[in-house]
Amino acid sequence: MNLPPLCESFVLHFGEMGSRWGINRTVGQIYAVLFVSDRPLCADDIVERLGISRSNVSMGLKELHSWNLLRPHNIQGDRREFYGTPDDIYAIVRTLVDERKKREIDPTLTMLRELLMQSPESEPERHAQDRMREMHELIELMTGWYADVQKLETERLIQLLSLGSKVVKVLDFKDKIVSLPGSLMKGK
Amino acid sequence: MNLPPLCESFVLHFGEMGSRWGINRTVGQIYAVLFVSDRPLCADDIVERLGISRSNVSMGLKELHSWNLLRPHNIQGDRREFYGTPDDIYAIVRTLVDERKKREIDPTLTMLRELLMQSPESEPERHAQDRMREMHELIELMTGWYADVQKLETERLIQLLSLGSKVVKVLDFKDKIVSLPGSLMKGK
DNA sequence: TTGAATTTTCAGTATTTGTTGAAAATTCGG
DNA sequence: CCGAATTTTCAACAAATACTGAAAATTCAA
Repeated sequence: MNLPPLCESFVLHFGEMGSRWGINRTVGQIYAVLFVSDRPLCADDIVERLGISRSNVSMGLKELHSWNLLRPHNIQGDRREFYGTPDDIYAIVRTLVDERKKREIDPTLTMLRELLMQSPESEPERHAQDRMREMHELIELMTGWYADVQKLETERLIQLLSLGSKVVKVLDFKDKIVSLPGSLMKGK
Repeated sequence: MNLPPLCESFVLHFGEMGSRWGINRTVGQIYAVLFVSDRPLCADDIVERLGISRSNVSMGLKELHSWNLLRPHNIQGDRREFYGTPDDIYAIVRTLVDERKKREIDPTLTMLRELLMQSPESEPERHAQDRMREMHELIELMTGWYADVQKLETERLIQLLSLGSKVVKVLDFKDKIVSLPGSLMKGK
C-alpha cells in the first residue's frame, strides 16, 4: 500500500470496518482513500495507492457509484475520469443513511405492509401478525422522524443534535406556557 | 420450512435482509422465528421450523446471545433451554442500536482519536487529518445525541419522534419567549 | 457417581463472495 | 471513420464464510 502512514492506518481501518457493514474491504478502502485525498483521483491512482488490480477498482467504483457516494471531476484535457467525495461531510452522511434506508428498511416496510393485509388463519398467525404490526409501527415512526429531520439545513440539524434530550425540557416548558390563561402566544 | 405461510414469508425476508446487514441468513431467520413465536422455543423447535442442522442453531443462538438479543426462559421440569425475544420492541431496537454502535462506530472513534494525536509529516497528511477531524466531530455529535436520547423512557421518545423537525419551531418559540423582558420563566 | 438428555465444538465440505488477467467495449482526438 | 487510451465485463481462480455430522463436553436426575 503506497500511502503516508496516517492515511494508511485510516484506509486499513475502513477496510476492516467495511466488512462489518455490508460492503467489502476493497470498497471501504477505495472510499477511504478518496475521502482523505486532497485532490480527485483516477482509477490508476487508486490502483497505485492500494495495490489492487485495475478491474477490482473498476468494480469498487461502480459499487460506490450505486451508493451515490462519489463526486466525479472532469479534468481539462484528460480523458480519464477522476473521483472525489463530497466536501460536506453532513451531505455524505445523509446520502449514506438514505441509501441504507432504501436498501435495508424500505423493503422490510413493504413486506410488513403486505403481510399485515392478510387474514391470519390460526392463533399463532394472529400473534405473529400482532408482532409484525408493532414492528411496522415502530419503523414508520422512526423513518417518519428521519424524513422530517432530513429536510433541515445543516445548521438546524446541528442545533437539534447538540440539544439532545434537553428538547424534552423545552417541550415541557412550552406546554406550561401554552396552557397559561391569556398566554403570550400569538403567531405560530 | 415448517411454519404457517405468514410466518414463513416473514422469516424468509429476515433471512435475506440479514445478509444485507452484517449477520448471516440463518441468524436472521432464527431471530425472526423467535420474534413472531407466541411462546419461547428450544433449539429443537427451531431445527424443526427452519429445517437446518442442530449445530447451526446452536451457533446462531450463540451469535444472537452475543448481541444481547435473546431472552432465556426456564420451563419447570424441562432441562432444555427456551428462548424468546423481549416483548418490548423499543427495548429490542435500543439493544440493536447499542450493539451496532459498539461494533461499528466505537472502534472508528478510537482509531480517529489516535490518528488525530499524531503530527502530520506532509501536506497531504495534514489535509487527511483535517478530514478525519471533521469525521470525528460529526460522529461525536451523533453519538452524543444518541447517548442522551437513549435515556428517555419510551413515552418521551415517542413524543420526540412524533414531533420530528417541528421541535425546531418550538425552539424558536422558546427563544422568543425567553428573550422577552420580564419573561415568565422562573424554575428551570 | 452414573448415564441419559442436551448442548457445544470442530474438522471437513459446500456455498458464497471477492479478485484477477485477458478480452471486449467504449470513448474521443485526429 | 481509425486507432490509441481508457474503462468495463467476465470466466477462472482464490479466499472467506456458512453448514454439517460426529464426537466431546456439560448438565442434572436418580
